[in-house]
Amino acid sequence: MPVTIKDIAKIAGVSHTTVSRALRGHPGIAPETVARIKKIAAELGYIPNTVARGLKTQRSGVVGVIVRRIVDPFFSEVLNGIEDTLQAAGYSFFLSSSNRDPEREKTIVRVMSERRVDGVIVCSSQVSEHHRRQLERFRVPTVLINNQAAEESAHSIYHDDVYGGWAVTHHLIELGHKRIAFLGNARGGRTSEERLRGYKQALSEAGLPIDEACIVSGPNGLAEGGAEGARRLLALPELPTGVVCYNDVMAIGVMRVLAEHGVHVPADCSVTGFDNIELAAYVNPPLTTFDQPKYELGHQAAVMLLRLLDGTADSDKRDIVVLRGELCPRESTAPPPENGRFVTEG
Amino acid sequence: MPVTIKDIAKIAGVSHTTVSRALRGHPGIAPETVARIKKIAAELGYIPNTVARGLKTQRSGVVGVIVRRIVDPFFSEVLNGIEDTLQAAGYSFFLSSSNRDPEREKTIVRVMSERRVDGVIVCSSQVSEHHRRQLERFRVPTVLINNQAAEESAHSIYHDDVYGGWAVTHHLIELGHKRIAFLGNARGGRTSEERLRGYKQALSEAGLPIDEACIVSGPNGLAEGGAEGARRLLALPELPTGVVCYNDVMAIGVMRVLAEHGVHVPADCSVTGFDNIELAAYVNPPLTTFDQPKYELGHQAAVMLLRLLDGTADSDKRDIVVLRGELCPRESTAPPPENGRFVTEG
DNA sequence: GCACATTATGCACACGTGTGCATATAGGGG
DNA sequence: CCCCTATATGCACACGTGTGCATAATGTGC
Repeated sequence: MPVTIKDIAKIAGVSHTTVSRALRGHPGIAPETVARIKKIAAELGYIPNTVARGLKTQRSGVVGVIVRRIVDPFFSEVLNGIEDTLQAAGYSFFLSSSNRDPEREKTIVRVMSERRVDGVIVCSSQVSEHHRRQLERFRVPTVLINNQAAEESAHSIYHDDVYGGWAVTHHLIELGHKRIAFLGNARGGRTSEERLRGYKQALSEAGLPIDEACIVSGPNGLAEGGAEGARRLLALPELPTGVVCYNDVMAIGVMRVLAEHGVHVPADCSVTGFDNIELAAYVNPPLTTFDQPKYELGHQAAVMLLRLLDGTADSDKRDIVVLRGELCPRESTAPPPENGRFVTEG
Repeated sequence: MPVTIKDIAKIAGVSHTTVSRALRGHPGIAPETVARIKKIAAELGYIPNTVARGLKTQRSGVVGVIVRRIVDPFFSEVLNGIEDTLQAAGYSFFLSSSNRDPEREKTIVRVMSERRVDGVIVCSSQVSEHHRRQLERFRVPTVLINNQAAEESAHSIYHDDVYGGWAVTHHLIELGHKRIAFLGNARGGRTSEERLRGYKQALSEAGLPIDEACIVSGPNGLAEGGAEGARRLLALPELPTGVVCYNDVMAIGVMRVLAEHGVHVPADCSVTGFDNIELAAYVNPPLTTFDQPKYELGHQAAVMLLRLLDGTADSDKRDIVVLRGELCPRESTAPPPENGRFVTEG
């Protein structure tokens, strides 16, 4: 029912070819003809059909964004960076969340292929090698953000988690802490491992022992997972004076459980987060964390994909970008308690 | 370059018409032919081109989702409900955020039209009447979630904010509070106004006076906006014993500023939020709030749109759904301090 | 053995746009 | 006045799929 270039052509008394060229700014059309056609198009409220154009040009102008979980303050900000950049370049995007469900992941890749997306950005989701290859078979350029095996992929972008883990741990050490726990995310994969590596590195550098009992994991990266991790720490004979958490949300869960057990943060125990989500500065106490360049991460991923799409970058040439965030000290960390440590009930 | 039904037709020795029918389950094709064609399709790794199909069938199978801000814990959960429902129905969606920028909003509506989305869901974003009408001109069914003027639109779904505002206020009153502040969101529009109405209603019912000095606004719905609002309350000669906040994020901002001024929550002052975001249960103290059916909101909006798309529902018939959440009491509220109130510095 | 119904398949066009090539028109130089 | 070039426009086909109608093949009843 909508207006097509043929409708315009009929009124203007020209062929639809001329209309197409006039509207697309093709050279070789008389200026007055162009003006006339544009006027008619405007009057009719013509809106070009990108779908039809895409069919002919073999480019949809759409990219797919796959994420593990939509409700995630870290990812939201990354997505924000992706969106701004893609929109400025005239691209739209499909958003899909895999929710760690392999079946759903399979569906997503299939649908994206069927809809002929020009490219894909996979964020923090371990899309299996199998599906990655399927996308490659369709020559769909893919950029991975913070994925599980960054090294294997030609185009990926991630943050320096080893450094981040080192930075927060080093911060606690400088404050005088000697017994520092690490609370990982059992489902965090590579990210969690690398933060742990940074943690160990900082301890080693400072000549502090690595106590495996102080390295625990929460079942997931949510507040609830942090709470569970905190309970494990409270079960230790002696509570560490500092806890390095996998992310801010878990840290907030940790602080909750500590508060419930009468442990004061930071007086009795310091807590650090990771990511610097919007709320980190506002929780009680404000969270010392590692500020990740979240928006930038999304922005750069989008830029990288756009380069692949317009041919500026070579699909076969490896391109791995590592961004480094920075420590963001706030009030959830302080020197350890002077007279001994907090004695747990257990 | 990808495999088309013509490629399959050539190999199978039939016309592309037969292939199309065989794959789509059209009746009148010999079962053995269907089997043979499906086998070849599978071997070649054929993936149907939804774009081409959409061109012919005039249905893209894509809907547009417009939101004000991506980084918003409330909206994330709504989006989650939308996504699950749309995906189960075989639809994909474009996500766009307007960021309150009229220019950007204009672009979004244009792009969605150009891409021929089958429908649009507008969430918490006051897409202007002008643009709404443009969508209507294209006969694009539109469902509005929690919009500014729900009454004017034929299809919308929102939550009962008057009741919510009443519920949290009533909760404070029952605890014994007599001087309760309301912290609105200057950019919250209708939503903020209705929560305020519920607040006033609860006070009136209890025979409590409405003190305009206790009704303030933050400049936005973020933690920072809440913080700013809290400073305004602290500037009052006497701090109210309870604060009803526009949403959870603002409430967290409020608690931050109160803590900085030595005001204990809930001992000196009770604070309530709104929405029940994931972190609400984990902040310190855990936030008493009004639990909104966020996922359900998104789910129902998607269902409503799907009904319009498959013709089950009539586009011209008004359909307005109101969901009602429920009070979610936690530890940020308690009876008011016994001996007088907290005296501010100012 | 012939008319007819039934089944299986193909032809040709359509969806809205883009593009290589041919063609029509105009202008200029000799 | 003719040839050549430059300019402006149209024709016809393409992109990948779906569909009404025609047609071929097969079976059925008499």
